[in-house]
Amino acid sequence: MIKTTILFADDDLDIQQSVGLTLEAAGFEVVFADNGVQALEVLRTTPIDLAILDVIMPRMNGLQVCKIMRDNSSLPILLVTGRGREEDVVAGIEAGADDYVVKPIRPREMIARVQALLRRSNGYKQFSRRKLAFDSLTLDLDAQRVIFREKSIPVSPLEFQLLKYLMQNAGIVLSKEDLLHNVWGYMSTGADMNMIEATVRRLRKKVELDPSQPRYIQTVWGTGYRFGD
Amino acid sequence: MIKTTILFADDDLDIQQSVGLTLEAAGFEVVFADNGVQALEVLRTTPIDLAILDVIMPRMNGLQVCKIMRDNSSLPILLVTGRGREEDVVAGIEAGADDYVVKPIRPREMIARVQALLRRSNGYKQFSRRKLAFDSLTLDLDAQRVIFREKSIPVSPLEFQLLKYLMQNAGIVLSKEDLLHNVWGYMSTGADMNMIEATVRRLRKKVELDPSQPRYIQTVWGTGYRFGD
DNA sequence: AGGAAATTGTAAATAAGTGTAACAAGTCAA
DNA sequence: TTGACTTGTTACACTTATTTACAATTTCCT
Repeated sequence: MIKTTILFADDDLDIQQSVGLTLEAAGFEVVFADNGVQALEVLRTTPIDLAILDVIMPRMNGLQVCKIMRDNSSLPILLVTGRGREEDVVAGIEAGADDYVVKPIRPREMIARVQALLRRSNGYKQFSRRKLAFDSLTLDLDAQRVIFREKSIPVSPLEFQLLKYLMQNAGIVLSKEDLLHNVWGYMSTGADMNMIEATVRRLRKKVELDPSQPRYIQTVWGTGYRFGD
Repeated sequence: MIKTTILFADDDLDIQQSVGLTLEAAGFEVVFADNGVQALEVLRTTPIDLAILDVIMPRMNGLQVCKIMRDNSSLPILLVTGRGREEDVVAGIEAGADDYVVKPIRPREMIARVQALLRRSNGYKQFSRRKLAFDSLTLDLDAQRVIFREKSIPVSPLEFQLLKYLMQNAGIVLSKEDLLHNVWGYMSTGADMNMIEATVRRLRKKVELDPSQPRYIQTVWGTGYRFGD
């Protein structure tokens, strides 16, 4: 696993030291800068994933660095300062910062905020392409489609919901009442049971090689259905 | 222009009133909830762009709402609370929140933080991709042009917006409500749904080799559309 | 400002999905 | 093995979504 690199720019060497240790303890690679110009230099020459900038720095302040970076980059930026007046915070964020924390720095809060920024700027990739797979049958939840033996199979919305629910509970038996409640969304009335069977049949026709010898959607006599073995 | 919709959940009606006015003055559409359960209900039924949740609420607290949302959504979430101890902030962010502010709420800071979150969650698309390309279809975002098989295709502004949004979310299904909210910019009224169909059709006529067998803009019956194969 | 052309919204027509019913086939227990 | 019961199959009617065609609106040019 490659480490995430953070630039920490602050002219106070004691703070550099302590915050640096905190960040490293949390598993980050840390690069330091003592002033604004140096910070820009580092940002130009090193691949940085996130920048923490003190507002008050020699040569060029954090706000200016932030603005310059924002002209051509979407790098996550966290501003730090001793000044916590509302207009300071607003000015910082309007300069393009993603977050603004007031000194004294609280280590665990800082780490948490850094991680929040990182997961946001990484675009919540964990949400893209959620999939359910079993054997040669794959359900792509975001694309809402079923892939069976490398081929995309068109299924209706209801069929998709049913298959999804079955696959989410693979291996365990689901009663008719359960399916009715969780897929159709209403309580059992007894007469509607056949509609489940009809839908199961339509689904089997599409995703089973031999619908009368189902490999995926199995009948559990007297109870309901089970996905898989 | 499309208004951004914010959910503001707080059980204190005075705060609802004052923060609501602030947000509206900043040009946002605001939807309210008095408790956690109601907040989840709104989030399920209304297209919301960002949620501001009070931590202390009846029925279900903000942290719980936040965690539940994070199971299947990357919605930007800002937590608000009276408690500002470090462990409270850390707990909030670890529950999946993007930012955490302590009461009393400072209006301009709140607006600034909301805007920072929105520009981040919109992905700074201007930096990452000035062009969107897929196969022999390219979208030039600066020139507002569509290039299909080396040739420039004239598309209407609405068609361009739609194609852009589809391509930015290539591979995942976008519901009608989602498209209506993000491309047209207003809430679903049911009757307006087929204007999406109409626009899709016009777009297909232009960028698909065989509009009845679309390669790019695919229909997901009962749900919406998906870009890509 | 007036008219033509392009764009967008609306309504009717078409297609697809779902629920119901009637019957066939399979399963279990006496 | 038979009878009661559960499940599978098929066809059809009904509902809902999507496409198509048309009308209204807006935009652009002279």
